[in-house]
Amino acid sequence: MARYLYMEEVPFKPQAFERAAESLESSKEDVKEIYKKGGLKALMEIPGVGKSIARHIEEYIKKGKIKDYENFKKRMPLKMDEMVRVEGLGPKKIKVLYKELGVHDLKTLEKAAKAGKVAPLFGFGETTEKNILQGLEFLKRDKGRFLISEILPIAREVKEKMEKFKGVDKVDIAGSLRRGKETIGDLDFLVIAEDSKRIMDFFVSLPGVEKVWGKGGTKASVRMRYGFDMDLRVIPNKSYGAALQYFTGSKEHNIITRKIAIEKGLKLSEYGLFHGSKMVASHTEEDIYKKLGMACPPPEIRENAGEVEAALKNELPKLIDLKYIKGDLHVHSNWQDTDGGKDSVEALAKYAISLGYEYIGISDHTKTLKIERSLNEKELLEQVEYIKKLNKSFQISNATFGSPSGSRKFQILAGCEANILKDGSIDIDDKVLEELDYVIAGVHSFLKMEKAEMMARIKKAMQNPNVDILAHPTGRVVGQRDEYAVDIDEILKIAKDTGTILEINSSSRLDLRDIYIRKAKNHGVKMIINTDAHKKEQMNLMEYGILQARRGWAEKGDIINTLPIEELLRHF
DNA sequence: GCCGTTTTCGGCCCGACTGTTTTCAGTCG
Repeated sequence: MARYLYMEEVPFKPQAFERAAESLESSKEDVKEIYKKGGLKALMEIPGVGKSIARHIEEYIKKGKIKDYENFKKRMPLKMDEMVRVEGLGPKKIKVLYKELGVHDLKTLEKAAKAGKVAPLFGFGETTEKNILQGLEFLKRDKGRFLISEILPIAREVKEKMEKFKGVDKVDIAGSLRRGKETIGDLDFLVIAEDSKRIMDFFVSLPGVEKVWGKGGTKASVRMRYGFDMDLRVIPNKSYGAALQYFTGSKEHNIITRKIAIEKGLKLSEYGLFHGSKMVASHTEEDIYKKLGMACPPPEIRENAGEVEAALKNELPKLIDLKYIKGDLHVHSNWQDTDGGKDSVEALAKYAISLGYEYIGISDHTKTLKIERSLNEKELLEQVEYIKKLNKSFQISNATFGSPSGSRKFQILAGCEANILKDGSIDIDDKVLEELDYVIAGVHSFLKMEKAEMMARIKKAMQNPNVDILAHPTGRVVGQRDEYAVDIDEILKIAKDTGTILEINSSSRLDLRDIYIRKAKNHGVKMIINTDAHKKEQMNLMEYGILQARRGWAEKGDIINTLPIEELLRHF
């Protein structure tokens, strides 16, 4: 609706529809549910939704379509959604393309541009035509959002390169990456530099840059070969905090903070916090939040999900941090796969020590998992004995691995990642499970069960007294697989009743997801952040589990692998 | 079309950048 209204040059309505749309997209509750519970009135409680838009929503819920929208489409039958995705094309240009050339989708757009029909149009030109064709090519290769673990290393590399560049004082990553979101659309860099033109030239000629969308005096934007965009902003030193706050977002968080500024008779922009024309804060984020009468919320929770209220009352959570993690309990060894790239228990333990850990848990797959070779009862018992022996040698040689004092000893725990079978039983005999230091159980088969059946299955597994941890509780894989049919509230309740610890899996699963972590915390359910490493380097994925946990407001006390070994074992 | 602890009328975020109509409209974030 907003885009069609832009086309018709209706004043102010497009922004109103956009605002309502954003509000609906970010709504934590299903809109249909809201309507079911409270009707039109409840819909009008949604920010940006008034009488008219509420009626539109009602119409859509009842009839599956909206008459006004259908009328727009009749007048201008074109695939708006796909066309606006072409960089540089907005509603106004699309309207001209349709009226003059009958262009109505990407195919007809490409045909017209290739035939040279776009350039002569009023308001277009050779460059615009070329940009459209290039935009279409990029769109074909577009992979959507990237998993944070794919993109953070690239971002750090770019940051380092710019930091080394002559005349650069400071570089920071802002945007959704700074907030630790599980997927990232593009990268935002902020820079303080003596000579903005030079750093900008350097930025647009970085290796991997495929196209320069734009380059001016203070900002530049490029498309990378990998398929994402990077934006650079050069910021004056005195505005740095304001800029960092502004470009970190989220948008919803910024709207709220700006409103608080207005209530105090101030104005907040990317250049600073102003009283009239007088700048009252701008140098650091902390200064700005302080002048707004609030504590500075960690970037990971800036989503307008209660953090502003908490910050105003100075009741922000003290979020979990990598430095509190004392060990990783979901690690696979070469016992389950001798010819793969996996590492030995010794190599894994040494690596864990190098990360500053005090313990590691070996949790190889068990027998019924056919995708990877896995351990049966006999082999598990052998591994327990092996680890016992190894622990003795590690106690002796611990000092050689850089332990700061002789008093701390490193410990390897013997665990497993057992399978929860279709009926909820565990694929390893309970007598053997009892011999292990701890047991992780997870669903790895029959992922498409009905909810009731799946919940009964998981419940039975969690009730097994030998099961300590529920691995990747909802089964989703970011960008690849949805969660299986589970009821998270029920899982939390069972976890509370049985004392089962829920895993925050740091691999591409990122499961539990952030909102579930927050729910778990509020229910008093304990969690553990594991990497699910299949070789030692993957133990570095811990960082992503931490970010996820922080986004879920988790504190040190919510995460059990912050505990010293004795307390951890007592927990099990 | 939405919104209001200064307002139920009269505002609506705005700066940066590009290309083209060469002084500003369209797009983006």
